[in-house]
Amino acid sequence: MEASEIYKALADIQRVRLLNLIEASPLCVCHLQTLLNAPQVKMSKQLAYLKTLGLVESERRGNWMIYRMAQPVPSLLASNLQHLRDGKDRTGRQLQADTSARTQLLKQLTAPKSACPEILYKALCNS
Amino acid sequence: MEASEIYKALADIQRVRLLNLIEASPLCVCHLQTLLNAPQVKMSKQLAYLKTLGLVESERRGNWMIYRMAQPVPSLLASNLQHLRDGKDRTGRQLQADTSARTQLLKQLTAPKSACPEILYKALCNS
DNA sequence: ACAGTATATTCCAAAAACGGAATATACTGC
DNA sequence: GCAGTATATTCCGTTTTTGGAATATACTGT
Repeated sequence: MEASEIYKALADIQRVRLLNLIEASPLCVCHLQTLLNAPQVKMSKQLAYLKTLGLVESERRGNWMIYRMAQPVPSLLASNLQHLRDGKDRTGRQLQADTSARTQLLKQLTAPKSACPEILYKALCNS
Repeated sequence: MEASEIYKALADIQRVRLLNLIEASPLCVCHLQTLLNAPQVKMSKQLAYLKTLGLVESERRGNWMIYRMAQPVPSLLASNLQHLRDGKDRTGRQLQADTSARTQLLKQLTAPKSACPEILYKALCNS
């Protein structure tokens, strides 16, 4: 894993947001799409890009693709995400807002009509 | 200064080496060229790129252009350079070797025939 | 088999980054 | 002014990245 690959991944605010969200716990594409309010194609392509860099992995569960960080997370990546989250600039606030929104979203998954049930996440956290 | 600009700068090993060298103290292009063993055009262009990103500044002294870090150095940039220097991987070893070579080179500047005299650096350090 | 949902891929064009060769600019010393 | 040195810029082709539209794939439920 070359450092430059990690920096390429971080050189785009949307990818930073994706990595920040996925790092906390695996997420499926539909939720990433909702949280970033981005078109499906773009989401799919950026995730594919992160995958070619070897930073994330995906696993299909039924209709849904769950993305997670590839293990081990390079320390360079983890420390940068941490630094960005701790920032008081626009990026920092964005990442903090994303994290809150993600928590909110996962709470709502207990609702019966949720499209992508939390069962998936629970199963993944235990596997 | 957007975080993504800093990551763009870091997404190339040669630019990382340039920033690592310049961070320690200002250097003129001819020395950067020697230390990185890179063609003049490439050096000039990458320095220009770093300049458009606002990460470095240049100052002419006679025939020579002295490059230095723009102040203040963003903490995101400084901490990444530190992290990379401390690494035991190829990048880390490269940066350490560059730093040693830079020290050696600056020592030789006391020699009478040096093309880009250390007087420039001393003057800059005091200004 | 069929309709629907979630996600990926292909096709296309635009923009950005990259690198080399040649040339231009800015300066020095004579 | 002229020759030489250090550095920057321009020209040009190649590669990478980016993004949208359309289409394809993989799966589910009936």
